[in-house]
Amino acid sequence: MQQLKSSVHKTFAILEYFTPQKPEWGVTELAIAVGSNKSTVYRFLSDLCKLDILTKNPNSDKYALGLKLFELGSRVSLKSAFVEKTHPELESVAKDITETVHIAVLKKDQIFYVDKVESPQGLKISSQIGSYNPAYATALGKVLLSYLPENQQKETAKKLLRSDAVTAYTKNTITKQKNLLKALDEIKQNGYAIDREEYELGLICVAVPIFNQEGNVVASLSASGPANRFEEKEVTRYVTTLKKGANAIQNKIGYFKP
Amino acid sequence: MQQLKSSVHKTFAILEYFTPQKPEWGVTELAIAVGSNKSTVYRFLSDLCKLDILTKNPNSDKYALGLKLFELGSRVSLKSAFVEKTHPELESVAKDITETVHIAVLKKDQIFYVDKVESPQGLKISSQIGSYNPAYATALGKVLLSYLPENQQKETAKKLLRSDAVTAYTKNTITKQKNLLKALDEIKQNGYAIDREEYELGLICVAVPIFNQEGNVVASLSASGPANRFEEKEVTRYVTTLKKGANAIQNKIGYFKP
DNA sequence: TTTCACTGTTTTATATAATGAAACAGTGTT
DNA sequence: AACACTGTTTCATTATATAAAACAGTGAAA
Repeated sequence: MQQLKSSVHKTFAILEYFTPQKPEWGVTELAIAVGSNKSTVYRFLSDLCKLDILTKNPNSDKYALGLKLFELGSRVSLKSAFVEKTHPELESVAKDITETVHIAVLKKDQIFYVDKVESPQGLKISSQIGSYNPAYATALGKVLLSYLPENQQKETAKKLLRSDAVTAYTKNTITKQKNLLKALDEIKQNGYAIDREEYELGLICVAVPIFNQEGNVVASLSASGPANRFEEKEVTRYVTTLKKGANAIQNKIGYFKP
Repeated sequence: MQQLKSSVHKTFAILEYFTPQKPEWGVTELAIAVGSNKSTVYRFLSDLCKLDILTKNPNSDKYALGLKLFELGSRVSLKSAFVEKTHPELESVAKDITETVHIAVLKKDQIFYVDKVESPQGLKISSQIGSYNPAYATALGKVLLSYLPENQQKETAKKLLRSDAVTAYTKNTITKQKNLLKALDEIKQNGYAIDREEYELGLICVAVPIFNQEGNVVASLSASGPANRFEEKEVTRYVTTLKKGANAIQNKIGYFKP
C-alpha cells in the first residue's frame, strides 16, 4: 500500500480485495491484508460507503461491494454497446446448440468473459462474467490469438509460454511455444478452435472469431459442455451455428473495439 | 470539486460524469464541468486509465469507462446473489407474456433497475439496467412502496410528494400525497400495481412484489408494453404469470436484502 | 463480575501527496 | 506562419492523507 502513490490507486487496490471468493471484509483484516494502517483503511471504507460503492453489513460490521459500483459497471459502454446488442444472439445460439455459450475479448494475455447464456441442461459449465482465464488454454483464447497480427501474435505467444509462468492445467494443455503457434495456424485456416479438455478435465469447447467492420477480431464466441456428451460428429454443426451467430453479431457491433 | 475533501470522493465524482448520455470526455471539457484544474483532472483520468477503470480512445484522445469497472460491477454480490439466480425466471415470464420484464429494488425514493429481459416484439420499452426512476410514478415503485412498514411508507410518501420536487410526468401521474397513499392501500390489497401511462405516455406496466424468506419486500417484478396492445382483459393473466415468477424467485433468493 | 482480547471508530501532529499556474508539445485550421 | 485548440509535464505551495494512540463497544472466559 505504501508504495502506491496516488489515492486513486489505493482506492481501487482496496476494492480489488472484494472478490466473489471473499466478498466481505472487516477493517482490521483488510488493513492487515493490504499492509496498511487500520485507521487509514477505515477512512477509505467509510468514504466508499458514503458513496454506496461499498455497503456495510449492519450485523457483521463488515463491508461489501455496493449498488453504486453495480450501477457504474452497468454504464460501461462495453456493456451497452456490446452485451445489449449481442445477448439475443447468444441466446439463439445457446437454444440451438443446447450448451452454454460465451462471448469473450482478449485482454493482454487473458480472455475476459463479457457475457454468457447458460445451457438449459442440468450439467453445465460454471463461469463468472467479468472474470479472466488464460488465453492459451481455452478455445475462446486460441481463436483470439490466432487472428492477431503476426508480430503481435508471436510476441504474445512468446510471453505466454516462455517463462516459468506456464501452467499445464491438464495433460492436454499446450505448453510449448512451437505447438501453440502451430495450433494457432491451424485454427486460422479452419476458422474455429477446439479445446479438448485443455483447461479443465471433462470440458470441451468450440469457438469462432467475431470481427468488427474493419475486419479485426474483437471477440470470440464459444459453446462448451461436458466431454461425455460432446459428440465429435456434431462439431461441424456447432461451428456452423456459432458462425451464423458470430455473423449476426458482426452486423450489430459496427466498428466496436474492445 | 474543491469542496469535496477526500480523494475517494473526487475520484467517483469524476466517474459520475461518464453517463450513457455522455460516455466520452476530454480532459479540458471535464475539467470545466467539474470545476477543477485541467492538470488535476488529467492526473485523475491518467491514473484511472492505468487501472483500466477508464480507457482512452486513441483516435479522439477522449476517455470512457473501462473494462475494470465492468469487472468490479460484475462482482457486486447483488448481481451474483440476485441476477444470476433470477434471470432465468425473468426470461420465462417474458416468454410467456411476450412483453419486456423488469426486476427492480427500492433505493431511497427511487427504483433501481437490476435486470431486464426484453420483449421479443419489435416495439418495446427502452430502459437501462443500473439506472433509476421515480418510485411514485411507476408500477414497480408503487408496489415496493405499498409493502413498506407503515411509518416508513408515510415518511417516504411525504418526502416524495410534499416538496416542489414533484414532477407530473404525464396527466396521469399521481402528485397528491393523499391519492398516493390511497393507491398504495389498494395495491397492497390487490397484490399488484398498474401504471397506466403515469410515467410515460403510451406505456403501461403491471408489477408484483417479491418477498424474501423473512417476508419483507426486497424487489418487484414487472411486465411493460405499449398501451395500444395492452389488453385490459389480459391483466389478470399477466398478474398470474408475474406472481408465479415472483414466487419462483422468492424460493431462490433466501434471505437476500437489497 | 472482572478481565481479556478482539472488534470498529475518533483524534492528532506530522509527513506526504494533491494542487494549479505556467510552460510545453502536439494537432488541425485559417 | 500564426493561431487556437487539444493533451501533457513541471514544480513550488498548500492542503490532505497518514499512523499511533486513545477510545468505545462486544463477546468470551476465568
